[in-house]
Amino acid sequence: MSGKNILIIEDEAAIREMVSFALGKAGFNLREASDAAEAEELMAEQLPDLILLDWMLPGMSGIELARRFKRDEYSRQVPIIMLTARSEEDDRVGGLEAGADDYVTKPFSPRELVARIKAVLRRAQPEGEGEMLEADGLVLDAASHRVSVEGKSLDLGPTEYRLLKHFMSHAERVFSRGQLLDAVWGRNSFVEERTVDVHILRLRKVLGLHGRDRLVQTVRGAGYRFSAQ
Amino acid sequence: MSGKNILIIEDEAAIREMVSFALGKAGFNLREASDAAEAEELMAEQLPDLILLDWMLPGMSGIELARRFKRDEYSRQVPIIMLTARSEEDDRVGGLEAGADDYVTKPFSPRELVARIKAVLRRAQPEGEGEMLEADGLVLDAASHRVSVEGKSLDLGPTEYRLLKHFMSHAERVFSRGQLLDAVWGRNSFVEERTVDVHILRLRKVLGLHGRDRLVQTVRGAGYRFSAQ
DNA sequence: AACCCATGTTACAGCTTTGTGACAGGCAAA
DNA sequence: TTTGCCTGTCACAAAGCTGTAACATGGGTT
Repeated sequence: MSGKNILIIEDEAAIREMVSFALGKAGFNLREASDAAEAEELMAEQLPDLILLDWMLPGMSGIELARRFKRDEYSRQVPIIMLTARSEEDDRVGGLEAGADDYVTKPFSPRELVARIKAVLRRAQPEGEGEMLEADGLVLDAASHRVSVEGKSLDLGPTEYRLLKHFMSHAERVFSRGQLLDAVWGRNSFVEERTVDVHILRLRKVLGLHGRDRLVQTVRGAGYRFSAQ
Repeated sequence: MSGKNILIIEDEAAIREMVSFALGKAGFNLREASDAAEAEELMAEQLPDLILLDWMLPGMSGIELARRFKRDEYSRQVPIIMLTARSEEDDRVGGLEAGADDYVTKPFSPRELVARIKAVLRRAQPEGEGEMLEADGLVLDAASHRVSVEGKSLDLGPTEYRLLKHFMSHAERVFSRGQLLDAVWGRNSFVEERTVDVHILRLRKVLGLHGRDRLVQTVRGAGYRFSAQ
């Protein structure tokens, strides 16, 4: 759990220092940015395992920055914890909407922050990187973002790809629509559960073109399951 | 998502009532305890799907109780949401450390509580390692929501599945129709007791296709029992 | 045997869940 | 800007499930 790379984007030096001290003691690796530009530079240099993002930043607001990160295919996988002042608490929904995975209210204790970070990292962990997944002749190569059957590659949209990847890395397991929303769309996306059905349909259509549509199964009253059976 | 069983452990009657009302309307099933002893009794009777636990309790503190639940092999899988007063906010870290999955600060709105509960329930699911039940060659895998005999999957409807799961996790025990309604249909369902008979029949039919119909036995005047004998 | 009552069975209308096609808006590439 | 892909939602269709009533069966009693 430790040794993880964390990026803090915060303009108040005092807070940066406090966090730096606390996280250092907890065994984390911290890089600091005081504004959006600096942050993007560091992001480009090396993707952190988690981002601590201040709500209010000079120039671009934290929420806007979060939205930008979550829009990008590469940086979207990095979990974000928003740092908000108590008076901004009511806006927290906006933060969650923008893609934040959690938020911490200032003033916060170092212990709380560390606990939150660990919790979020734990949740994010299961996403495997750069692996190869296979099931019934269907091959997913995470590194190249490609899925193929017998050498022929499938034409999947981004969401279908993520959905399939999630299914393939958790084969045999039933997921409710809500769980799929959490896992594939991200926590706190304000999307109708039925939207999942539609994407399941789209995914099945593509798989069907290669005779593999039965891989995605409906479990009535429970959700969906990916299985080679 | 509804029909879930929730246990609230809270000494203030006013809060219990408010929560009871809110959760009832959201389709949850609520049981109430006002102290630790009562809570443990209800826990022993039937494990809930989620626990709402007040921080301050007469006798044993909520945090201590949470720790106890999380220590027990049986009850550790149940997610806990702590209810804390604003003044106790600083201690929330302790709650998370004790094993709480989330916390809600009093005063809270019913909507927020319901949202939190749903979020935690969704999240909690994946944690529960695939529970496997077995009896006389009949295998039930909770993670994949699948029941099979000799590798062949049975085609069960949602209610049949839940009924069978309940039976298998309490083999040898006789349940009255009323108890089955409580456990499988939920405490506030308005369903005729004879409906149970019909579902027992349906379940038996499916089991019968695989030569296992004798597993569900009638105990005249008492109810039904699942037994490998 | 006649009867009572608990349980087994069947049929079905209504309801819930899921599948599907269409569509408007958003975003990015050209 | 235009074009083309992707997305999220709806509305409607299709499936599948559910609860009940009504009738059948069968064991146990008197």
